[in-house]
This record gives sequence, C-alpha cells and structure tokens, in this order.
Amino acid sequence: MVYSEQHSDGALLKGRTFDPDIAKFVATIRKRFSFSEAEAERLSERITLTTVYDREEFLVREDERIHFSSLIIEGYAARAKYNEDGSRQITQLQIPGDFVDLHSYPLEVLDHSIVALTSCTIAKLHHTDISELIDHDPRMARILWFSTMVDAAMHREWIQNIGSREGKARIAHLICEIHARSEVVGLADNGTFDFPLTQTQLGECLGFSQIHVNRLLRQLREDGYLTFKEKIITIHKRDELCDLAGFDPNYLYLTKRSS
Amino acid sequence: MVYSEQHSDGALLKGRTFDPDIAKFVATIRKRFSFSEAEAERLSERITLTTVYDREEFLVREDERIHFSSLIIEGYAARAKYNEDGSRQITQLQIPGDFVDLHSYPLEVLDHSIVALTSCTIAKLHHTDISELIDHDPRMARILWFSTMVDAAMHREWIQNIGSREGKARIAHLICEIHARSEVVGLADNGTFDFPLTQTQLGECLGFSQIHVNRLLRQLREDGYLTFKEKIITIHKRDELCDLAGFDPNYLYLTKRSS
DNA sequence: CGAGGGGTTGACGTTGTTCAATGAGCGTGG
DNA sequence: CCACGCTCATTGAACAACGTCAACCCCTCG
Repeated sequence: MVYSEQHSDGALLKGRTFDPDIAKFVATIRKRFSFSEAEAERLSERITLTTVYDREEFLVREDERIHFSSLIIEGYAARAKYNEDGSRQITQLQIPGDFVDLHSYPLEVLDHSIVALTSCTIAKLHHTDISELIDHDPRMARILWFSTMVDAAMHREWIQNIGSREGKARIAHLICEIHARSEVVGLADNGTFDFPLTQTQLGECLGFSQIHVNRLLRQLREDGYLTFKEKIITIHKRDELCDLAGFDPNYLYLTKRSS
Repeated sequence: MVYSEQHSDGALLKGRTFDPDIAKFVATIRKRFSFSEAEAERLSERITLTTVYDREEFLVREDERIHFSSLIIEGYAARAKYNEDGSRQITQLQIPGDFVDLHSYPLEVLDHSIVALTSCTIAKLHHTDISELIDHDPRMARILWFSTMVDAAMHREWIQNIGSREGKARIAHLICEIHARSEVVGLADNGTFDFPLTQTQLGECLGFSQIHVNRLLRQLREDGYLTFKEKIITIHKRDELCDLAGFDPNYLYLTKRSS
C-alpha cells in the first residue's frame, strides 16, 4: 500500500514524505476518482505547499492569466462574477476536496473570479505539471476533464434552481447539494455539517436579497426541516427536505466511475 | 490546401470526398479553434452522415448512456432540464457550428437532455473516434476540452443573468449572446439574424413566463433597440443594447486561441 | 465604550405570475 | 372553398413573490 505508513506528524509516505494536508486531499479525491496508486503519487508530488487566504480575499481575479490551479484543503471558496453595481453572483461553491479552477488550464484566462468565503487553506498545481501528468497518462486527462465537466453539470443545476424553483425550494436545494457533497468527503455526520456562509453570501448564490434569505431560513426552521445555528446546519427531515427541493444528486456524479 | 478543390455538388476534398454539410461545419469551427489541416481532415473523416430531427424531438434524453456526440449543422437545439411539473429550464442554446453534447464523452451519462427547438440537421461523432483522435493528438484533447469549458463559461454567465439581471436587461443579454455567436459563424448580417425561438422557449431560457417575455419584448421594441418579426431579429442600437444588458463577450472566448 | 458586521422583523413598493379573453396565421378535412 | 382546431402572440386585471427602506438586536473586537 502506498499510503500505509503513518508519519509521526501525520504525513503519509512511500519513500517520499508529502505534506499531510496534501496527502489527505489526495486520499479524499481518490474516493471519487479512480486513481491508481502510482497516479496518486505522481499527482501528490506535484502539488505544492499550501497557502492561507483570508475571508473575501481573491484566489484568482477575472481576466487574469494564471499558470496554476488551486485545490481546497480547508474552508469555503466560490466562483463569482461581479456586476456593474458592485454586487456579485456566486456561480458555484467550493468545499474542501475540490479541484477549484482547473478550468483555468484549458481556458488560460478565466471569465470569473475565485474568492475565499471563509479563511481558506489552498494547495497549488502548476499548469506545466498538469501538462506533464497528462502527457504521461491519457487516463489522467480523462479524469481531469471529467472533473471539470461535473462543475458544468453543477452550473446547469444552478441555472435550473435559480430559474425554475422559488423561495423555500431554492434555498433547500442548495443546502441539499452542500450536504451531499460534504458527506462524500467525510465532512457531514448524520445530517450535521459546517455551513459557514452568511445570509448575504447565501443570497449571492441564489439571486435573493439577504432579507429574503433570512425569512426563508426561518420558514425552513419553523417547518422543522432543519436547524441552522452558529454556522452549523442540522437536517432533521432529510427525505422531506430533498422532496421539497426536488433534489436528485445524480448531477453531482458522486459515485465512483469504473473507467 | 486540403479543402481547395470544389466538387460539383459542393463537397470539398483531398483524395477523399466529405459530405458538404460536414465540410462546411469543419470549416466553420476552424474559424474558432486552431486546427491544422491534417487535424481538420482527421476530424472530418470521422464525422458520420447527417440526420434530421423534428422540432421538440430529443437528441439525447437525461440519464441515457450514449456513445456518440452531436454536431449541429443547421437549426437550433437546447440543453434542458425538466422540472417535476413538466415545465423545463433551458440551460444553453446551441446554434449551427456548435459541438453539442461533447459533455457526454467524459461524463458518459448526461445529467440533462438535448432537444431540438426547431427542425435540426445533426451530424455525429462516435466516442470511440473521439478517443482515437485524442490518442493520436494530445492537442486535439486540449481543443475539445477547451470547447466544453466554453460551455461551462456560458453556463456561468447564464447563472449571473438569471440571478442578477432583471426584465429588459435579462432578455437583452440573451439576444446579445446569440447575436455575437451567430456573427462568428457567419449567420448574422449587420445586426440582423435568425432567431427562431417562440416566446415560450425564450421564457424557458430566462426563467420568465411567456406573458412576461411578450411584455419585455414589446418594451425593447418601443424603446427602439430592435425589431423582432417572423423569427428574425434586427438590432438597431447595438451599443445601447449591450450597455442595457451589461453584455461583455469575453466569456464566449470567440477570439482564436494561439495554442 | 463605541464601531461594525451579522441577524431579525415590519411596512411598503416593484417585479413578475396567473387567469382569462381575443386575434392572427396555418394546416387539415369536409 | 370554408370551417375547424391548433399554436403563437397580445393585452388586461388581480394576485403573489421578492426587494427596499428602516429600525433594532446581538455579538465581537479594538
């Protein structure tokens, strides 16, 4: 086994010692994508040391030409597009275990910004390293391409959510999505998970005003679907909440692919 | 030159004769992506004969496992997600020259349906052929990946449009997008272009009711921005319309890439 | 102790939906 | 040929969803 020996400081190794955060990250994404051990090691050794970003700090700015992709180790980030009046639309939430902004590899210049919503621990992977990984291993190209296409699928679901669902169903759907994604990476426990967004940030995801978000959350609480206190959500009636939201997790492609 | 000799029936050839529709399609996408002539030929010879779909007929149904990708030769199609009540949200419009549903290659099973909005002429490319193209030519993989990432960028713009813009600006933005995309593939002439959608279909793109679309279009007409008669739009005040919409075409990545 | 960010609540205005009725165009069958 | 049924577009009126403004709370941090 590649990652069987546990270092005293938490790092996993096989001859080589990786940053414990990075080892954990790679182990996490291996749950979703079928990396071989050799692939996982080749990936790990190219991921560079972690950086911490403050809340509301930009990881990438729109129109910027960048040469690396970011991976979230800890914290919440978002893809966001800024409006002319200074407000913004969040188009996707990124949680620990996400390859954020792999999009910048084929696109070269991003059409949107990446911003930390909480303080974030980030690791980086240079585009030249991605090219080398892909050249050595066409299967890696498929995995990375697949990963970005899941982001596109999430975008489509958000379009449907914002365009077709109203009020309680819309906010419930977002909560169901984050719960399902958190669960897969081991960040949800029996319906309880961290949800560190403010009501304003929630509104920026959903196209609602902060005040409307407040009222909708109160209704979900009063209806007994969930509690949401101190940045922690507990879902009490999961099936009913998914039903209210019209939530079907297929679009997240969470089950491991065979290929 | 590969495509210099013109056949009597309109096909272009170099030893080999391609379907004239396919030759035209490949010539069109070569305006956007930097294919070499050899690449263009390898692609052309793998694209199979065209099929015609009726209005509102499905090219692909959600959850279906398919083994080919579709290319639009003529007509309008859409990515759509169906709601529980039978209504639907359109998440992207596809016009002639688009690789539609290349997403199904890495995803294998689609999270959404592809439906013809008008009668459509479609060509197909088998997934096995895509794999062969990519294996022979890693640059082709980048081009195809890039193409799907532009779709993701359009999705993000739509999220912003539906989530942040209201009324006239929202519908104006969609019109600006289709105009810009039509122009690139030679389907717009000095602000005039085919726009064969019904008001109902427009509403399904924008998250508006058909009745509201009707009223908004009337306002745009009354304000002198455009005329829209018999499925043809003519934009009279392009700069003002883009300004109203907050439209910036960067997200379409229309300019030819160097790589 | 004061300032600032986040949450809560009420009153009121705007945007967009629903229901309903009408007309124009088009293909089909008598 | 016209009558019909259909789809699409148009318009009005009542209603619901959501935003804005304003006031107030609590908490944290300097």
